[in-house]
Amino acid sequence: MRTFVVAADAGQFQEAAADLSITQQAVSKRIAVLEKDLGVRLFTRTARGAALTIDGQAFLPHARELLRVAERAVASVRAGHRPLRVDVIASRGAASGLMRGFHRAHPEIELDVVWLFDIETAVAAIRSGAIDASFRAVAAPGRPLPGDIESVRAIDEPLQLLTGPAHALAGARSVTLAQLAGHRIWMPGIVPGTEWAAYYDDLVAEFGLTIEATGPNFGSDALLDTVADTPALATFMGAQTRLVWPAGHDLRRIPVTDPTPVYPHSLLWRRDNPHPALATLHAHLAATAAGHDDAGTWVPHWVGPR
Amino acid sequence: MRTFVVAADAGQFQEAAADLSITQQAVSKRIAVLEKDLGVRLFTRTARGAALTIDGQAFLPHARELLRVAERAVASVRAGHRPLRVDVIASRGAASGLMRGFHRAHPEIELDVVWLFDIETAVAAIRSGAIDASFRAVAAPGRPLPGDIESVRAIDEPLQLLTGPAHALAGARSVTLAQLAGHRIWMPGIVPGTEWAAYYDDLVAEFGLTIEATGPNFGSDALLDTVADTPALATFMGAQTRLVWPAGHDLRRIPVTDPTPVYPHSLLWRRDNPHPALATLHAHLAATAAGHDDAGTWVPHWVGPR
DNA sequence: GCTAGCCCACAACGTTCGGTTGTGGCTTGC
DNA sequence: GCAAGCCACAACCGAACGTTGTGGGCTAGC
Repeated sequence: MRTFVVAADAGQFQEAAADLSITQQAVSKRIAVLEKDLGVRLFTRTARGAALTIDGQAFLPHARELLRVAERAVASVRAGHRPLRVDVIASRGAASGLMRGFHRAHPEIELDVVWLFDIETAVAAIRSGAIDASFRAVAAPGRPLPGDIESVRAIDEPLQLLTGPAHALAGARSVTLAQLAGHRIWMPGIVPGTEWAAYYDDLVAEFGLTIEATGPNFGSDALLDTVADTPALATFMGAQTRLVWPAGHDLRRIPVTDPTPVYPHSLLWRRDNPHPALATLHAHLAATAAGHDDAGTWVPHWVGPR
Repeated sequence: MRTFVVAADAGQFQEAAADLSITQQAVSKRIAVLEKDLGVRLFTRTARGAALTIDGQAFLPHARELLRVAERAVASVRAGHRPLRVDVIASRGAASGLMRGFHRAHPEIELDVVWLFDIETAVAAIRSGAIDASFRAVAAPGRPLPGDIESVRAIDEPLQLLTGPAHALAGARSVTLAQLAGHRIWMPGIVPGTEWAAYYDDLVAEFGLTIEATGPNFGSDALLDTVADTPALATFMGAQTRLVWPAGHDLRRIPVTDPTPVYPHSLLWRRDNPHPALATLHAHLAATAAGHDDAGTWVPHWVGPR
């Protein structure tokens, strides 16, 4: 591909060969192989060089794009000045939406979003420099953050109840936490020992809920399918979580009140991380932070004040 | 790259090898080479398979994107169902802007824009099926379109005068064609025999202008640079042409009146071209066509009625 | 109209790359 | 403790891809 682009720019194979530090014959061969693979002629050979055919013209921007993408791919793992690497707890949740907004506001900042197991892994990765920041609920009690890690409350995501159409609460405009006692709430995939498990443990303990984490986690598609079809099951879902709605299903999102359980995403980063985009991310957070009203909401006691 | 993506999805090299119909050892080798080239570890090898490292997680979406781009590149020259291929006369002119609008309105339609020499080439390419449509001024007198080619007036692009700040007309809010007689208008790159040359020939003959096509065409950057710095030179430029403004220059776009010369872009296509997106393009043209007012405008006599 | 210059394609050849088979080490689970 | 599963290393072999050498075809200039 690179040979094709260089040859197209040069207008002749000879110059392209010089640019690539190979022989003209090698360029000729590479182009011939590419043409054979594609099944079309890309250049018309003349005595003065090689001009693009119409197919070649159509192909050229795609080839350039491929080189750009390849370069970005390499840059994403380059030591030193690589894209800002941020860990988010759920790929479709509020933190992920915030990063989308950040990307829209600063499209020039290269960004990679990864998705680590839990806050322990995230903190280790932040300390090692493998990632630059993380959106997480801060560590559970007895596990304070190391001194070189800073954190700030970033987004609070209210939880909603997600039910199928036949669920007893399907018609409710909102439900209280007290009303949920006795109903089965199914959240497969919760792994004990993680900070998100600790969040739901506290929620269960404080309001007497029944959360079942049993069964293997087959992904959100399977979860939604099951919830939609099972009248006795409901699940919790972040209000800002973008669902991929299963086709043909009728799912209900019901706000939870008195209080509203809120999942607290803090931004974590290492104090001496020199990545320039980190400051931009902080500025973006400050700029987009809505006025917070903690009245009527619940977070675990181990989450620090704002 | 494909091996990396397949292995990441499979979670182990063995299964990836089966998917790719190669041996596990080959997968191991390919990944090892990729890791060596990138200088980072992409997988952590365990007894149960291979899990992505953080670098691998960051790299994965880029790798997927690369495969997508590669597939689109191949599709762009695939015989049969390839993207709609449209020829536009200037890469930044009105027709090009229209295609951008079409792409925004129908992002699902794959599109390739090419850029042929003149209408003769374009008609030949349309007849051969190499391209699907072309935005062109219809053929000059004595050169009717072949019977299998249809055309419809699509966009009229008014010409404006482009001058530097020191030009005699730089301060004018508008100029008439009669006022331009005696001024030097420089349009390098006009090639005799093309339909666009015929347009300017007629314009010169009818209004007694002085258009100089001398000198090699070093591209629009050089043209703008020269016009900006030379008080005695001006040039014509389509009103809807998106310029890449040279840094530090002060260029003026001055409307031309009495009459306003208008470059007529017709859409040309082959009657029996079966490409489904062609109908969508027609519909888009009809939907976006503004009400036309031909009063006070000029086009060559050989351009048919609307 | 011939020739010199330029550019690309074809052929022959050697190295390198990338696949295979064979094997061993490590972890996990019964 | 052993069997099963998975990955890495080594040896080997063929294909791929580079090189050098050469020829054909178009163009420009005398």
